[in-house]
Amino acid sequence: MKLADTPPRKTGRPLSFDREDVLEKAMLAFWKSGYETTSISDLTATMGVTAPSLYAAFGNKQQLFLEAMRRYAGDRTAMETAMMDAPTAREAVTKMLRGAAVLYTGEATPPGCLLASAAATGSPEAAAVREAIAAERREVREIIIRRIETDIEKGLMSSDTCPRTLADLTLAVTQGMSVLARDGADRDSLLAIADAATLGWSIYEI
Amino acid sequence: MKLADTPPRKTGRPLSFDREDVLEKAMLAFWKSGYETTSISDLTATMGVTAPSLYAAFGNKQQLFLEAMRRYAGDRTAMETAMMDAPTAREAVTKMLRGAAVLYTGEATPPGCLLASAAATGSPEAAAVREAIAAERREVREIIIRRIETDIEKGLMSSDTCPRTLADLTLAVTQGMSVLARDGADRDSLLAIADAATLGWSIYEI
DNA sequence: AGTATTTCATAGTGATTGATACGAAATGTA
DNA sequence: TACATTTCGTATCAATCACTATGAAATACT
Repeated sequence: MKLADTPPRKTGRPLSFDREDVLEKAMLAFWKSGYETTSISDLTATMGVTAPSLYAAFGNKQQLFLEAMRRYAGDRTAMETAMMDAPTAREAVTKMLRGAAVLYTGEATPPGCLLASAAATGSPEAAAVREAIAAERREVREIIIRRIETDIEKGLMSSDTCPRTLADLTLAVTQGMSVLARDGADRDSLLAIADAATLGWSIYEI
Repeated sequence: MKLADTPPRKTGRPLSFDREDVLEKAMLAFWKSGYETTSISDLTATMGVTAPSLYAAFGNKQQLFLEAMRRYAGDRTAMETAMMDAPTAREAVTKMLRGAAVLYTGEATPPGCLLASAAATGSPEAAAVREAIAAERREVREIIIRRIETDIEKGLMSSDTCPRTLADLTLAVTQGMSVLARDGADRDSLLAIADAATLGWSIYEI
């Protein structure tokens, strides 16, 4: 499934940097300061790459962000199978929320969620970036919805359950945890939120 | 309690605009596009005021935002008394969440929450603005915590209840609803989230 | 070595950023 | 009417924005 996105480089001066390495640094820069508020000079400074090299390697700022975002979001199918493998939807969601709590309070990464922080607002020029992030969220939402529907079909949850609402609530808690992490909330606080978020699900359990 | 912040204007050319009116427009501009990503020329265009007049009336961009933010946040004590007047903490929080759902999906205002959107990220220069917003959130958090503690003292909620966690969860849901509203979620979806957010509180009720 | 190819660093593009200098215009007071 | 005071519009400031033109440097192939 991995495409050979390395072009046929036959000759010429070799790259003086590792593409994945500087992409990682760019991701961290965007994670820390957002999309529009991270300037090219910020990026070149933290990536250790001059502007012309950056543009030659990644196209432009938006394409660089989208690549960084894909690297951040990781393999969507991996998360999907993990959620489907959990014994119940509630456990799957709790696991996901606790994973977010840990990710948002990592010591080696900026606080919060890259996607939640990067483009909360912005000028019309950045609408494409916001839409890409929103699409990512919609995918996660669909995964959660399907997982809850699975439990309903299995008879584990009441047919009165509204999968959309519980999925939206889960997404809202996730995004909110990112905000609190940026405000300085510690890991234990976020884990407590993750556990408390699904307490209400008990009334739907059979 | 209202201070006379109008300086002793005795003579000179009169102001050609209503200060509160243009402040309202500035608030909407920040609400729509955030703090750093709303430029002075954006502001002068929507406010109908030239740059020198803007700086004469409000100081600089940061002070203008802080004034707009205070106007948005409104009177904090009013919210506090409203929450204390509600029969139970759970009803108070649900009311607050539903109020947020309505506010974030208003037709005359941009989607989402001004405070949640304006400074999710940003350059180090905007740290003061982010801190002001974070302080606002901490105040709301304390109000919620005190309201829950009141219920515990009254014997309406179990002493096992962790007021901090429930307050953090409430804040997280609020901020998350703002993100979903920006993604296009409609009012009914957000109201459903607001109602679902406190379902888990039932296990603490006596 | 000579050549083709690719990346490198330097230096700069026009546009936009937040913020002002300046003099004309509009008021109250004398 | 004359003056003090304040705000007005115009025109602009240095700094930064995303981005690139240009030629030297470094490789592979002949």
